[in-house]
Amino acid sequence: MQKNQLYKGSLSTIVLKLLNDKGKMYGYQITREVEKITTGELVITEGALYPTLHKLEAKGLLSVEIKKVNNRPRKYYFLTENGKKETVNLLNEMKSFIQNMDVLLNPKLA
Amino acid sequence: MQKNQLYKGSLSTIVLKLLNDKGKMYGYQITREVEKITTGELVITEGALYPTLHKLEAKGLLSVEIKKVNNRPRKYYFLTENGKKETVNLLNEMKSFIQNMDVLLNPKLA
DNA sequence: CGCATTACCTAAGATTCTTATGTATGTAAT
DNA sequence: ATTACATACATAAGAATCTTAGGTAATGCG
Repeated sequence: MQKNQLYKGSLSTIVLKLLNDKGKMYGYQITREVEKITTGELVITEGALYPTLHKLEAKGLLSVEIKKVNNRPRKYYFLTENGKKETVNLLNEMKSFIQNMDVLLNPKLA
Repeated sequence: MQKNQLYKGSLSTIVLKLLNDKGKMYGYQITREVEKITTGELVITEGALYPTLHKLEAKGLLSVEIKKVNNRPRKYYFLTENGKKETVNLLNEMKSFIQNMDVLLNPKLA
């Protein structure tokens, strides 16, 4: 989702957390929201997002609700119960990752 | 380097930053040091590390110095000038990544 | 002597992403 | 009316990074 390889692996966490907070969103809306929140620093490509949404749905973490808006279908995604649990897990893993990066990259010069 | 996909993409940054601080290290030593610093939370596999060291060397970011210790060869790696510059860049990218994760995952509920 | 540790290495496969497309509708501008 | 951009979905080939599973070889300990 950028030239930056660091974002690799973080997309599911971002999507699940957004849905956790907003209730339900559709794919295109997620890309807009992430750009807005990060002031354009993180751009999620559709080639990354849609397969991820399908994967999360296949895993039973998301459910879908199709609505027709302006004569076009929108697929609204929302968390299942398992999705809510997994969101907590992934947020904890992210916290752990950032803490480990902190001790590695900002060592207390003993 | 774990079950956790989040670490994907961070290995080069970790290696360069370690070499930046310690001056020079050899591969096996890097794996020990990272485990020690993270109290065993992050284990760098050799299948990930050695190809990364070779890649960084091929890019001109690292140089090698082979020393024989206990009748066995050790390859000590150290930063080139370009390696020092790239370390700064990668640390800045990591900082930016963590900041973006912060605004995405810990929203100030407006 | 056998087994763990040290110390290097590679290769097949998995996962996640980029890049490049494709389809289709709505809307604003020329 | 046609061009162009935004909306909204989707897939597929290839790149990048890792895991898993090996391989080689010397040292050290019980």
